[in-house]
Amino acid sequence: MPCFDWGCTMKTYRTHYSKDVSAEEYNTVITVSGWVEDIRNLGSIAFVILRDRKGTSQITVFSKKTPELFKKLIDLPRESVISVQGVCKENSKVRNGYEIIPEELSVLSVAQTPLPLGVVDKVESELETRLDNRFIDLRKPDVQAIFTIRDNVIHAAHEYLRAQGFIEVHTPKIVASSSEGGTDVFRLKYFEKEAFLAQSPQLYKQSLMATGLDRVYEIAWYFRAEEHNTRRHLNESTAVDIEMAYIQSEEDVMHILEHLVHAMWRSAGECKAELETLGRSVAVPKVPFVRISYDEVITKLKGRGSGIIWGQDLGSEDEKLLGEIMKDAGTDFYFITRYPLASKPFYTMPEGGDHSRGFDLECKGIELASGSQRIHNVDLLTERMKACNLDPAAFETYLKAFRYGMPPHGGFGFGIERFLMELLDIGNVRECILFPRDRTRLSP
RNA sequence: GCCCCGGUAGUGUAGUGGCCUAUCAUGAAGCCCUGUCGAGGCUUCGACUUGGGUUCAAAUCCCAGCCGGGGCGCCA
Repeated sequence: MPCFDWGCTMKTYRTHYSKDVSAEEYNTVITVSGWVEDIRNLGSIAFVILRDRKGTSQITVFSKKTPELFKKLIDLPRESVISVQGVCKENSKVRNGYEIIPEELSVLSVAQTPLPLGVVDKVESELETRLDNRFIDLRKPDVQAIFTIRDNVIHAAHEYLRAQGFIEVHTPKIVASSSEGGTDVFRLKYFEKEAFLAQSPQLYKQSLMATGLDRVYEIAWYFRAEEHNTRRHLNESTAVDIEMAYIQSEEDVMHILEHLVHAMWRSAGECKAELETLGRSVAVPKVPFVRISYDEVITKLKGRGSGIIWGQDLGSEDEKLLGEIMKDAGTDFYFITRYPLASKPFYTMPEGGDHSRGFDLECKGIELASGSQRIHNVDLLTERMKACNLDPAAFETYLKAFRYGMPPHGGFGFGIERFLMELLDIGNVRECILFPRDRTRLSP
């Protein structure tokens, strides 16, 4: 099958991707383009492996029949970009069943040597080296597969949320109010004023609940100036954020979240070729996910010897232990509900005395998302701000949205890189984003 | 913010005071080879993070810097 319908007869660099050649094309002239992955020169016959987006094809060239083409091809440095037109011949000796006998060759770009990073070398490079040369690193099929899957799951998120009546919004990333709590923010100069990079769309998406849009989602970047150096933190990351109005309780929000995760997980499962490249399989989780209250969590953890006391946040060890407990109970995914009010942000709806309507979604001991029913009463909201040592005056533009009619609402934030890390069992979150920003990395 | 660890050719490594003119692989350059597919064979090239110090002698030990990794805290 030809790769694109160009709608005209113009000469093109590519009539087929390597994977799209089938018996139909045998003994016809095709054009392929891509990177020279390898050249195996046997003297008077040479095999050039050409890599494109979908795989590789073999170009077989003979020194006696086509001496000029032979010389031109075998002298190319690896990773040069070429376009080859030639006859596609069936050949069972070749892995994908065919080879191309070239008639015309255009050298589109000659690669410098040596490469800073081998694409198909027999030695693995360190993540540091790979990220420094990400454009080459991304030529590796397994690295590329992560981003194809990423594209698929994000697409699935859009589809699911739209089907549920959510509309996509884009809120400012340069913001005036300082921290909504929880994390350090990047400061920047905004003409004569001080501004910050958004740590989340929280305040804006809540404000939108006062508009009648009712259900909004945003898939965007956010920025956190934490000086951590771990394999699961980024200073610039992406998230799926939603906010929905007229909810009865946080249960409505959790319902959307679990179905969203389910839809994304399922769409990843459909990326068969990429999963095979990565050597992974994904087991689509069953919905609904298990709900376990914070109080039950504490009881269970204590029962397994943890020294945690009520009111504390779960540390890494406790989260891991809980992951094991839940796995023994037959589930990787679980909501921790009814968190202590004190450990959740100011906008979280209180429940009873010390509890809240805040929840986290965890997967195997890693926090994937957190959300809650929010406070929609402005007096309570102001009171909670003060209790969290925040100055209501600094949040006046946010509070204003609550004074003129604000329905009950809730939402969540869901980290995309963390999700991919869990989904594909990747050891370092930096692998899940094209150009990671971490404690020390600002380029590329 | 606290704590731990590391830095050797383009890439990845061996080397814990003298046997280092630094190992091996991969790579690059060149030659041989008509069916390779981790091709094979031969030749060549290429490195001790920086600055001090200890010592007869430092890749190796000490101090400082630079660069990096990871754990905790916090979080997505």
